[in-house]
Amino acid sequence: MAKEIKDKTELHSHMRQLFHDLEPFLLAELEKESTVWRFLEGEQLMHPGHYLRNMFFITKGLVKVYREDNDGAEFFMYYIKPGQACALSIACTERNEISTVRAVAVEETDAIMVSHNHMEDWLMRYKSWGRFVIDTFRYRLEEVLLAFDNVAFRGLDERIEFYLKRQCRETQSKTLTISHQEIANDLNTSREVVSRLLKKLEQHGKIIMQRHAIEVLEL
Amino acid sequence: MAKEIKDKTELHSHMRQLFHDLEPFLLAELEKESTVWRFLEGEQLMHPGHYLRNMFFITKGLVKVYREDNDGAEFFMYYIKPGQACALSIACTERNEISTVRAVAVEETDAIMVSHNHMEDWLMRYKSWGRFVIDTFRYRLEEVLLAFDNVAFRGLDERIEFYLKRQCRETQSKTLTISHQEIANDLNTSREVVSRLLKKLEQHGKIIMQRHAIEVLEL
DNA sequence: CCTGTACTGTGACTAATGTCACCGTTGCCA
DNA sequence: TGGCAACGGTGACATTAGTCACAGTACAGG
Repeated sequence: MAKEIKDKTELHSHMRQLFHDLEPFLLAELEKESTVWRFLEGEQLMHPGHYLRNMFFITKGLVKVYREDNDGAEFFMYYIKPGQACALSIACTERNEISTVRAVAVEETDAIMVSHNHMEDWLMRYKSWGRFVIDTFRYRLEEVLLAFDNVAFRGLDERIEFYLKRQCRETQSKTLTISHQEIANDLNTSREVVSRLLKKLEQHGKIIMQRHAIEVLEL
Repeated sequence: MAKEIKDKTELHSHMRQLFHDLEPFLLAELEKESTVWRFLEGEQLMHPGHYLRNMFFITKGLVKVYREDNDGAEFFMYYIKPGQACALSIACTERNEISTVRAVAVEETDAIMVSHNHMEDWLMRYKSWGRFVIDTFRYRLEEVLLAFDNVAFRGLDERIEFYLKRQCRETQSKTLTISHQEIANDLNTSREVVSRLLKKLEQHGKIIMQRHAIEVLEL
């Protein structure tokens, strides 16, 4: 399970870099009043039904957020990156509600936890905090809308292209080490279909397939 | 086009009913500092590319919010009802961004417009305002996620059922006066498909079809 | 009463996607 | 080194959804 990190020296330097929009006094309070937890690869920060007590944002690592339906099918929606907060964690802590998504660390991730009380308190004392909260919501709302667009308006072929491009962006690389099965899981479809459509992309000269890897040519 | 309503006496009584969670001082400021606009049936409150100067919420009427893609296809997402604000209008005014959705009044609607400056100012002066803003985001995020669920996890047949149930809820009635074409537009599909699936629902005893109307039996 | 228009029904066809069965390859490790 | 597990390829088939063509019905307005 995730471990609490007591030593906040590393945190201190990260914070100054990532949250330069926040007032210095707020940053100081943030460092003092929050707790930091380290999640290992594969550990969950939230899951459906999870009762949230704290809002969080991450300073290190990468988190994948999934939407699930009742039958266990899941759909990847977006990443949370260092410097970003989880809008749904703010939403849930505000009214003591349970999570409706799953958030999984895809690499070692440090998350700062802030209690509901501080969240509200800072809203009235720091202008930059209000902006940060609203920006967080705005950004995630747009991301969910983009995810909506994909399933509502585009076919699987386009969605796979979109997915590959995003992976390239996130990993800063044109060669993705990912299996067809993983792609199928993230897009809530089957491996066979992914294989077929990837082959089409290869025939169109957009990618080159290797075992356990996909080289993306055309961004 | 929409008309500004200068006489705020009607507004006054509506506000006290709808926004009982807001502090009295805030309500007073809200009435003083905002402008009220009346939109007739079919008029648009926002549309893609629209540069938003004010956040708004509505005190009377009903607004339908659509997501569109580049080819003009559109997809109904949710309603804004009296007492509710538009999360996307808050998001856009915060950073002076353009709208990415279309919002249409489906009946005569009164909307209160609040400038970006007041929005931020009140955040620091009224606790209830912060709650209201966050609640607005939380509610809409959930609604968009529900819309996402529908297209991501359910077939058209289930989505039509969901759609009919929602219409019943909104209109407080079990007999919907709506054409197949309208349903098809809202769900981004074609009339023929809607007709076929409605017939299936009728055969399953869930609805009774009349000309220009659908009677929903099973909620 | 005639006519145009909106609404609805239906069959035939196509495209996209999901599912099943089965096979070959690769690489790990007991 | 033999076998197992994960990965990837492929054909056959079913289902779902979109498209086209056309026909019938109700209704409003001239």
